[in-house]
Amino acid sequence: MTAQSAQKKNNQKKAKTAITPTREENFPEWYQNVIKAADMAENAPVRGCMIIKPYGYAVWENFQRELDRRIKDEGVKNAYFPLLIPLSYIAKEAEHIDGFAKECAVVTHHRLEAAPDGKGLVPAGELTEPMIIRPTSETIIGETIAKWVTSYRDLPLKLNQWANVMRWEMRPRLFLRTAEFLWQEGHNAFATAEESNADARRMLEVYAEFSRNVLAIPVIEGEKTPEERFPGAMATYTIEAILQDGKALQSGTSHDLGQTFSRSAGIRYQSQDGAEELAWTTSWGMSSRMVGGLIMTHGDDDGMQMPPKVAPHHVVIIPIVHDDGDRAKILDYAETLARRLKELNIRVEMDASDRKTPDKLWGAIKQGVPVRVEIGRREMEEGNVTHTRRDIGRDSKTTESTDAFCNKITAMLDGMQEEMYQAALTRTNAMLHDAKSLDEARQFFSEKSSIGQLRMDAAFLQEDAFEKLQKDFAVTPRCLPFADEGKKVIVGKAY
RNA sequence: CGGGGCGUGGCGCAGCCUGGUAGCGCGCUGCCUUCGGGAGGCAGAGGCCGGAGGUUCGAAUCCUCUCGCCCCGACCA
Repeated sequence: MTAQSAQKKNNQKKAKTAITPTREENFPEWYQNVIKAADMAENAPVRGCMIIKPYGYAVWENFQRELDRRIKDEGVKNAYFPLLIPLSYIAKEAEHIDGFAKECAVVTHHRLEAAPDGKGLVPAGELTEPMIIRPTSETIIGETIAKWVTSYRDLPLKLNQWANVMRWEMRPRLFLRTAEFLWQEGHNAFATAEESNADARRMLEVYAEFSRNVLAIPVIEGEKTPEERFPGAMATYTIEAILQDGKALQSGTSHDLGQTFSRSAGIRYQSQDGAEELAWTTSWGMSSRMVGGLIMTHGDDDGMQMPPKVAPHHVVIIPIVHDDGDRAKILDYAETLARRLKELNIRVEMDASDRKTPDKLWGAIKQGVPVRVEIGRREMEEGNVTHTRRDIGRDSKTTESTDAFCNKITAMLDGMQEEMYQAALTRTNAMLHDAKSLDEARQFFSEKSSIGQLRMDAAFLQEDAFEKLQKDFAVTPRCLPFADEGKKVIVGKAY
């Protein structure tokens, strides 16, 4: 090989990526840079809190719309409960408070006064009872619905709220783990244990379907081990995603709370035969961390790739103007296309800014817009559009008639959605390995090149050597997959 | 809260070891040529070097203390 060809090969190897470092070079840094490049969020002045920028929030709004519809289809009604919870409420359930105490933000004052030394303000007006900022709302919703439920006729009661919650986190990361995050929390109450358990399982199904079909994120459905359970729950069900770096992400959870919260909050009802009974409750939630899961599942070295169903824009139209005489006509042609697409329920963004064309193109790539459309004089004169798919790139660049494009765009987006899911599923499956013994597991986790999760016999959970495995390699049991009927456990690193 | 790394214009960095009052790339502003996968020229704007003390004639640079960020753990959605 000549020096020249060696040089050329080297250049090819280091093909310029829109995001540096690449995923392979430094995954955590890549993740943060994708968020920055896509203009989705940034850190807030308060550690652990984030500012969700319009493009990132638009993803959340699409997420909300799709999930909210599914929740309502289950017969759940939305409501809103307060941010502040009396300390006495949360203190009632010992196991629950034990689980959350360390991460509760506490409000102790209700007034600010000038500091004695004249510099700044200090808290004054101490509250007779401190309040906590909700880390979750089981207690206040339990206390409230205890007043609403008196008869078996009041059950089932199904409530959901879209809210922010706060958990004082040690190690925050944008979207994946923030002190304040956005979520929905559902709280259902039933007359029987069978109903509450079936409900917890049912809501997990809703989450799994939503993850796969809307977010294009493959998930494993299963049950948490007792150690990993929600504080106070009888059973915690989870969907786990395996991200591109092989770590697992608990993506949605559903808890069968049994009578734990009914007992502490006094959710009692009179049954048909006149006896006083305690209700059985569930709770279930999915949060803004999924936006992080979305990035870590679909992003590549050129930035974000949005699954069409949550993409803020399905199509970005980039008018290309070489000569000012054409400008008005080209923009007009582009606007006409935009209107046509909007009539097809396509979310269209027109980029008529005066940025340079390559900057517009790369901006759209980094934001992960599924389809880029370029409109210049050639398209205008021939009644065409030129379009490129984000997931395939320049090889998909096609010029065809506007009619042909409008006829296929919906199917094209649906196809992209499906292909993104299949690609993610292939990766996920490749990262799930079987281990036949704890020794084999130790071997796997000690190799630096090993990425992914291990599936092993659930009986290993009882062995002392398993605890050592967890400690030595910072891995945890993620779940006992339903598919294996509780006989297997998935173990690995997690976010 | 432990272990490691880092704080220098909007972003990424050099300068620090061997003190002399700040530089590079990208971005930004203006003009011209450009524009279909990251264009070029010329002219500009922008930083009391995270903060507070100290040493010194003089500190981005040396010392002490602080604050913040990132990574790896413990905790967790």
